[in-house]
Amino acid sequence: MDRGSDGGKRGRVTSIDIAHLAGVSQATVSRVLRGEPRVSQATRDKVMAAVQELRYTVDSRASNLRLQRTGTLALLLFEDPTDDDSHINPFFLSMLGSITRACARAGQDLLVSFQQLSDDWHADYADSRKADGLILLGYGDYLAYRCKLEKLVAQGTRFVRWGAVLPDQPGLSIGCDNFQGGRLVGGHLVRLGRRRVAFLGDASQRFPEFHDRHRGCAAALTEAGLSLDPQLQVDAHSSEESGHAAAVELIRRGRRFDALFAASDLIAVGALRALAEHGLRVPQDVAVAGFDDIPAARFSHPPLTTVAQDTASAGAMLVDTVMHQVRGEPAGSVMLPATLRVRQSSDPSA
Amino acid sequence: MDRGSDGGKRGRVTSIDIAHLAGVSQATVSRVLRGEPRVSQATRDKVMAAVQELRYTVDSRASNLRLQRTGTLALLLFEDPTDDDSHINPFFLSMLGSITRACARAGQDLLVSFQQLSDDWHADYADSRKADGLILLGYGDYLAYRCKLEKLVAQGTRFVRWGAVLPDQPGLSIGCDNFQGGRLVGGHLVRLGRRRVAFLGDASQRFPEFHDRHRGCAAALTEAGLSLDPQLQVDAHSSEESGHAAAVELIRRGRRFDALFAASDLIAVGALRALAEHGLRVPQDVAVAGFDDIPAARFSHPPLTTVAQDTASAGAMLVDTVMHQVRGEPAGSVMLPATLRVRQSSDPSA
DNA sequence: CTGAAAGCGCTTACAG
DNA sequence: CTGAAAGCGCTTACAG
Repeated sequence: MDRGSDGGKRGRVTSIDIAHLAGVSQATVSRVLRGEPRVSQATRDKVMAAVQELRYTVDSRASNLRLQRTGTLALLLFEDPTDDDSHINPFFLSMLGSITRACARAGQDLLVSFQQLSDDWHADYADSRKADGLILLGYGDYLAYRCKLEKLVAQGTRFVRWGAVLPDQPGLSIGCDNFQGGRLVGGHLVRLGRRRVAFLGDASQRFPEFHDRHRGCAAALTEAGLSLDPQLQVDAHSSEESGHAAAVELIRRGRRFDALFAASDLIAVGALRALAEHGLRVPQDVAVAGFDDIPAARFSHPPLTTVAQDTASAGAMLVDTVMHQVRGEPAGSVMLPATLRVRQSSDPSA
Repeated sequence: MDRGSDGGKRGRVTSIDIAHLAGVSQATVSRVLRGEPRVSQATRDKVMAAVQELRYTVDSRASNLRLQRTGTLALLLFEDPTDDDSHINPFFLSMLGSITRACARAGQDLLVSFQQLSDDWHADYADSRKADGLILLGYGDYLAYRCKLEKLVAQGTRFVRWGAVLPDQPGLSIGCDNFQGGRLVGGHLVRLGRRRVAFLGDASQRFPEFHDRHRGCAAALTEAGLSLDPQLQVDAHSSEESGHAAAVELIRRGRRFDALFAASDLIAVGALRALAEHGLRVPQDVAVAGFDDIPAARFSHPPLTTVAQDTASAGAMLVDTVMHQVRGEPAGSVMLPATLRVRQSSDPSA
């Protein structure tokens, strides 16, 4: 094969080449490619023919540099430092798919990066102008990164966060209606005749999502004249190991319980293992429910009752929300509905 | 808060601002930032002080434009069109984490995109010069995309693929030693006294990874004077549903089997469900093994014996390999070792 | 309707 | 050791 169309040099065809071939100025090439209306049809045709012939496509870096924007969004996935490097919460990974697709639809590139809670997010992305806006994803100690959010706001960074929608938070959030989700679980357990519901997860303000799920569940119990026994609550963060440890601690306390609501599926899956090890049958002895509907929830034994968040719309909403901010349009926080998915860990007839 | 340091405008501080503040030319600012040796220490200090004060960071788009490169790598995740939109193979997601980290270490940005097998990968990324190199990730019909790989090679695109390392393939691959992995499983099953091993997965040349795993398992059996019964092989692609259907088909055939090797964990998890539905006990009646060691493998019932691929080094190798190509350095395909992880689906004492 | 020219923020020969 | 200048590939007032 001889030099051929590529001439040995990489990515070489520019708007100037097109201009030469079409016999117009480079400016005109740019105009037809951008779709400016006041270009004659004849010129337009000539240019497009040349574009086809040379398989030209505009260099988005140059275009963006000129336009003073980046044309890309950055997704910062941050995690608890306690988590193992290789074990990203599967829920976030499914969000990633949805966000990627939404970006493609919006004509934005997506830069993905895994952050430590300790990093300086703004410096990394906005300052070096690699992205017009940030999408923040991850559970973590809210108190610890709230100040980061405030800093981002103060710096004028455009961003949106996936997580609990709180009244006084800095910046915008898209999140699942965790309270409603918790309430669905609570109502479900009550309807099954369960009376003593344990809760696994840090229900403090530091984890607003868990906090809301806990509150929702408590509300459902209260409506039924019951209540969540604080003795049946054990802290856990979102991992299988932590869930296992929490369930072991719960059993150790020796207080009776006939249902267990785990703040996340990962916690639930760990709890399931602990219950089995202690000879407790699910759902006969203990009905179990989680939250997130990760893929593994369908494969656990027994399949896990859980609350599904609408990840498909979540991705689209996140991208829309940052883009609105980037374009200076008004935007607000949004709460997405949660859906109960009943499986055999709570209801044998499911 | 008044205009303060940001002046209301976004990302405004440039090397010119630094030059003014430091009392040098803009060229000099660039020099110290790039670490050119022949700049006096005094100048260097002045510039760095200004950089600190204005919290300046170089605009990588402009830098890259000037340097005729992009400073970013693109990860193309492609999937079987048959797969549901939202269910990305968890194995690839764990690779994503590893690749992201490797990119960060290499100072490269990572553009992530989910592709259909039908898209024109080169046009999307290399032509529009959004990336210096491509990382291809995904199982799919090898025959269907082999021609795409050839096209990429012909176009001079730098890329590396995760997958089977084949002798005559276009371009470079990093992959797990699937043959060895299959052999480890085969040897393990033989040692457990299993004689009639079923295989779930498309073992044709169209899926080289599965093909090699199948061959490896067959080799181990042959060494023990046994063989893989073709009647006990059922096609399946990598999903829980497909694995379930394949196992049902296997059982329907009515041919005895005491072990089952699934070409991937997703298939294995589906098979586990089918076996349970048909009253077959694991591992007593059937020992089961998968491949990939996805997170769900630890949570399945019983926990799944499987083959772990070294995803951590895989990410680094993939990034290193494209970067070598980008810099015009020699690079080759690499096969990574596979590790057997014995769990209770094959060995109750595990 | 179209061209010549300036400029987005950098890097690097070319002089000195 | 450092500055003035050209240029990476675009977009868009400004003229005509």
